[in-house]
Amino acid sequence: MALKYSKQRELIKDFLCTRKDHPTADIVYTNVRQQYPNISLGTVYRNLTLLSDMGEIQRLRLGDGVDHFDADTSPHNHFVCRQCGCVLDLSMESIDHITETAGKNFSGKIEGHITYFYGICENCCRDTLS
Amino acid sequence: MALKYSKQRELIKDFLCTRKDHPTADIVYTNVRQQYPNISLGTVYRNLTLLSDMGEIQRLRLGDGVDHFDADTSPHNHFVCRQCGCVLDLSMESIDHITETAGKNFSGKIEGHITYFYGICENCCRDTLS
DNA sequence: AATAAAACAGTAATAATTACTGTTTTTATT
DNA sequence: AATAAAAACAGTAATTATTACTGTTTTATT
Repeated sequence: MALKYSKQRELIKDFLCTRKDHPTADIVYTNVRQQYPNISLGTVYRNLTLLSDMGEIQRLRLGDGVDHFDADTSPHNHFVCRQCGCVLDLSMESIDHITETAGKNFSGKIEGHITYFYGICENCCRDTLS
Repeated sequence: MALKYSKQRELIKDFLCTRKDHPTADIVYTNVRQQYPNISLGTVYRNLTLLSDMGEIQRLRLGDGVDHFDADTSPHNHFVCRQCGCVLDLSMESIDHITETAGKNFSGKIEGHITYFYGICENCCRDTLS
């Protein structure tokens, strides 16, 4: 049960900290493999799950069928571009009041919400014009 | 290109209209098969996609790795029970103003949001007490 | 009735993820 | 420092949801 150190886990966490684009397990795998060539994909999945269970990283399910991971665990919202699929952090005021809105006519216990926004990112807006 | 009638599609739509629990493709398949024993799973998937592309039904991605389907296409929000996994409709005031909130400091174009709420449903609340 | 398009059943393929197995690493204890 | 148990690993196999393919059947139009 007790956690033991592993170089692989450290490299996974370190890599994730350098990125703001919310990479998938596979992208973590191909990148960490540059520094540590025989790391296995299973190890990447296991450690991403472990790190997110410990609350050191965040797992994002954005409806595209692939899990994304984020080293930034502070509360913030995400935007997904409908065109290029990129995932961006949004800097916006909290919308957590919607949890209360939802609870008004509900008999169970609402604990929270999952929200993400979609649309066209700045780059894709530009590309469409030209 | 033109749509042609199919008994299978009719049965899928009809079944979905009888249900308020947001079934998955597999549940649609096993149920419709009671009335139409040799319908194939591929047909169910194809028609669910077709119906949702036409806007006759709604596809829900709730982060549990399986798509759910809803014959109710009117705008409403969903609740997912963390314990039993059930999916319920919420009757609540609109929260679509969060799209504007998100757009305030954002350079791209925000078109909408995907939101669902999670917690413990009424039934599971009761079960936990006893 | 003839025909072209669409849909079908059944099966194979894909993609993301998890599970399994025998080996290696870590860490606490002698 | 040597030992030993627990944890983690690499590599592979299995699982699950979904999509793609193929030859046949159904629909709807001439």
